[in-house]
Amino acid sequence: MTADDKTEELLQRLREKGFRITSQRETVIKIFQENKEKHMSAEDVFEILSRSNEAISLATTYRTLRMLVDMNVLRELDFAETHKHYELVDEDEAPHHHIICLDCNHTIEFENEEINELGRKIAEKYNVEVVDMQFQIFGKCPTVAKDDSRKHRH
Amino acid sequence: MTADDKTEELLQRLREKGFRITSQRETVIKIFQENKEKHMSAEDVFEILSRSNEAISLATTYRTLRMLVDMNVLRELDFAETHKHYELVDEDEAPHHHIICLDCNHTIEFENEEINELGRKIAEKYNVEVVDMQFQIFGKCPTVAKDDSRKHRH
DNA sequence: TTGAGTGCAAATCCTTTGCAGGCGG
DNA sequence: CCGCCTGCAAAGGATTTGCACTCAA
Repeated sequence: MTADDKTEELLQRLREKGFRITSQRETVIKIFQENKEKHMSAEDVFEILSRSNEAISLATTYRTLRMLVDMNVLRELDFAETHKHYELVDEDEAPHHHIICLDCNHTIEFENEEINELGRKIAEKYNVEVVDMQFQIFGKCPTVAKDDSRKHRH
Repeated sequence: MTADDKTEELLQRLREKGFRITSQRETVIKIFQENKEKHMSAEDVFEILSRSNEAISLATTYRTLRMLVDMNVLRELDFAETHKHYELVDEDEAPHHHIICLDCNHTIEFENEEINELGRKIAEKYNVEVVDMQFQIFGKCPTVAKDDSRKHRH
């Protein structure tokens, strides 16, 4: 499926739920599809929009992100910072997890089916219906800790 | 070791690092020891203090929490809410993890050495020195979802 | 046409900070 | 007595909200 098909599919999902398709919503969804590997904050998204000629207000950025999280189009991530991060939900993929470097805030994404399976078993044991699972490893990425010039790049 | 011994041990640790032992700091540490199983927010701690006759300011509450986190006396927890939660670090114990009910905000604590071991291996693979690991399962706790009167009690 | 969506600014929530006075070591 | 800690109030960052206007359906 092409990126455009995927965008159309997501827009269709919003339509079915009775949401209107505005250029703002379309643009936000496209930004996430063009930045699949990133974990953007609301401010990040707003800045990308501001630099383009599709600028939308910060308030609408926040409203759109919230709506997309509720629609399960985006996943909200907590990296022990003061703001949240967002990433596209890929329903074909298993949940993935993150290593967060406390020195440079760089994140490494990883998948591990054993962890997912353990999580599902534990939830089952406690009779909890799983909505999302997030395994975060907070640590120090040695390269960065020793070389400040690499900060925020990696 | 009694709770008092433990308090004394923690205070001693602060002393060694050159921090002064004030009644405010002593009280905050005691509150966490009397609420080992809870995951209190700054506001929670402040309220407990306000109801007692050991009231301290909200600013000092925040300053004390930050200091205790830096000292590794407390662990900061992210439950996908707007505020943070805190719990006592027990260095004799393996890291534990949480199930968070999205309906009632109730949290279930669990330990799972397999998960800890997997986390350590993954960190090693990426050459990351682990500072903390948190596995969160977000879901719906069925009992609560069906019976509002149980909210926040369980 | 009409009400959901938007932009703007103000408000809110949580947390941090500047400063003057207080108290632990 | 020195300088770290505190309380207070003000500031700060992230996010939400009220309101009047706009535009998708």
